Amino acid sequence: MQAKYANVIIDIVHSDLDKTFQYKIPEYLLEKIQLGMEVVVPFGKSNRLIKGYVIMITDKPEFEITKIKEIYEINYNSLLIESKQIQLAGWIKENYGSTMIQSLKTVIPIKQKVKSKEKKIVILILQEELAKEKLELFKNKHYTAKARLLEALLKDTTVSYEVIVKKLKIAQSVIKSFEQENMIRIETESFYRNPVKKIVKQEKSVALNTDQSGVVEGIWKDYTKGIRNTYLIHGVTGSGKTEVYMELIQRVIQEGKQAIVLIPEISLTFQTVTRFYQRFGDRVSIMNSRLSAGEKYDQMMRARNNDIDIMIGPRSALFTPFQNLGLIIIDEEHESSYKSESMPRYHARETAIQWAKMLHASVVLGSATPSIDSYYRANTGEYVLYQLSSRVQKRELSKVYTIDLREELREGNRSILSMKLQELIEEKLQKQQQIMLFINRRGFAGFISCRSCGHVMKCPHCDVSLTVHNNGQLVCHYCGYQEKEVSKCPNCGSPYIGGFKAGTQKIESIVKSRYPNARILRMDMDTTKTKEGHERILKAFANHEADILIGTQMIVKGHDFPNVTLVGILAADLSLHTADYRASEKTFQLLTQAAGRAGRGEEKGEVVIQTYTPDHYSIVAAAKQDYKDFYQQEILFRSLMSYPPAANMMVIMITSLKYEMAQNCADILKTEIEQIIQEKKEKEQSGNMQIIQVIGPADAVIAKVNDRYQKVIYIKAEQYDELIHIKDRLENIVELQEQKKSVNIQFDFNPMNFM
DNA sequence: AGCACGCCGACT
DNA sequence: GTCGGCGTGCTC
Repeated sequence: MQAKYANVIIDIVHSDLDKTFQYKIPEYLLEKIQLGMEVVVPFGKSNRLIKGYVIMITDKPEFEITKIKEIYEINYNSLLIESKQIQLAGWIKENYGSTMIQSLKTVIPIKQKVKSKEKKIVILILQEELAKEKLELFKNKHYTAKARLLEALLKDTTVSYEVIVKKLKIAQSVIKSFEQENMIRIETESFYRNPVKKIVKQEKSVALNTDQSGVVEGIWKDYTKGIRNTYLIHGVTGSGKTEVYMELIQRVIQEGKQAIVLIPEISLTFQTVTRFYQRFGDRVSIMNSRLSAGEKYDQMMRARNNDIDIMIGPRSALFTPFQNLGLIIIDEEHESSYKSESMPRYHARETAIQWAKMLHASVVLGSATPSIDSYYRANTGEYVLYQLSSRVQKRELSKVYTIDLREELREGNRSILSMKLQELIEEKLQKQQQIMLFINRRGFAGFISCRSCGHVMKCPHCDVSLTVHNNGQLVCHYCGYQEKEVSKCPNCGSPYIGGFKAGTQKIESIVKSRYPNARILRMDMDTTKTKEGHERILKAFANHEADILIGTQMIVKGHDFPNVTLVGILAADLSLHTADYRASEKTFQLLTQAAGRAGRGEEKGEVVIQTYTPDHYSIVAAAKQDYKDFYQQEILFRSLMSYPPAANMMVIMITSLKYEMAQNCADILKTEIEQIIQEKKEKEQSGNMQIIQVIGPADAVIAKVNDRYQKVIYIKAEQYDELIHIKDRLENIVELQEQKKSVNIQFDFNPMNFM
């Protein structure tokens, strides 16, 4: 038997997570040691014994073998949350392809170097006269550092540790000697800041309707029986999912457990949060991107110390270290922001389910337009499905008009606004009601092209179309590259070069000239760049400071505007023709959500969907607001093409500064993958052979980002495990490659956005 | 974070 | 010479 080694991380919170230390596992512990366990190891020259956590078990020593010490002992009682978190990090690493360090950094909150909200302070406890005597003594003995410190302490009996170390330039050894002589006391003062203040808990229990309480009781029956499961609530807009969540949370808390609520960052609005505060008071905490790293850490620690019971936040809030987690809720479960776009590329839904399994908790997913993945799993019995089909206030569904833009053109209307839409806008303006115009800008951003040779102005670094801005500059939305607008085609010299179609700015100016008296607000990347821009625009619109709101995706999520009676979707197809197997799903979701924005008040809403493909099933189903119809057609397409959830998919992205390098590496990987599949075939006999498809290598959709060339290989397989197996094998091979420094390889499982 | 090592000034 | 403060760098 080969010797085994454990990579140990010393005192998680304090040290840099990048540093792991390797220890030999003594033979008698080989059977017992597990990932995440707390161990005691000898450390430093004096071999003082300190606590650490096992983050990896391996048989290759990565350090000079003679210098590796042995693990002293295992602490079996430590079933601390940290050890579970390390196990979860291990799972993430294995299932999404990343390094252990990267996974750990996502899972475990790291204390920041800049401890903004936690302060160590030094207090003088020696009597003043005695201290003055000592000061004289130090001065006589030329103990300059000691004298400096004591002088400072005499002036101000409490001084922060940071000031002493940084400004007075005093070593820790001096402070320690002071402490040993009982001259000073060191205290750590940690005060957490509560991001939302002064909200009074109002003991108001909402009466649930029969639909809602049916869901609650169903889930609760399982819970009290000790059954933990994953539940999907398919609830139409306005069916009151939040009340269901809150009731479940209430009950879980009464059992002495805690709950995590995940919401997409964009819908983390003041209104949502307020509702939770009103019901649960200061036992709730929120996380959002506006909190600094230190503040986020504070919130995590409040959870660990049992100061709170509920954490609300985006994807990363999943890793709140509650001691006794009972329930994880994922609202708007279909949102693509639940999938991380950086390493490790984990999906919060899948990770939440794994985490819940490890901690014996339940997961509740909710959406008006569930992801095809989740609905599929609910149909196969992996999740338990609940429907909330009646609207709480019994409002009628909006009236939807589908407009064929090709016909409009045939009738001579070249405007971006169809006749019907123009007519309705006028009507609503007269009635003093509000209008939302929605443009899906994805893959289409007012680019410049030559009408003579077809040349498109592109970013020289990123290979994406440049966008025209009002200031006459062409801008790259990926890297920020800018150049002056051209008057002649750089390719053929033709003067017929110019803007093609329009982004939000263009539409704004069209609408402005068409309806000069209407007050217009625009919401897109540009206008929401500032910190509070997003919230400010929505607030202004809610207060009826504008009649028309023009915007991209971000206007259709969350937010209720009771006075909006008309929603115009200017070009529904734009998201339909992207190189992405989820294009139809995304289109359906966007259209349904956009349509759901109309008629949230007294008056019935109207929706105009403008499209070049009125017969496409995602548009037809969205117009009918019929989720099941859409699902049935879409799942057919997915199974036919072996796309998730019918199968699983792994993307390997290879990037390099040199095109040949990327190309070369991609070819090597492809050959390797084919060999792995071949081996598999031979081993498994023809009987129950799984089909594994390899596509590529090809240039990525965006072939070049920041001067790095990108190559992709797609692999489809029925079983996720097969893909993991291939990934593991490839990782081993990449380790051995010489050129690995100049080529970067990343894996992405069941990707959300195609690169 | 904490310990030891080694430099250097001060006192014997 | 030697004692001891003070800063630096390393810990598998």
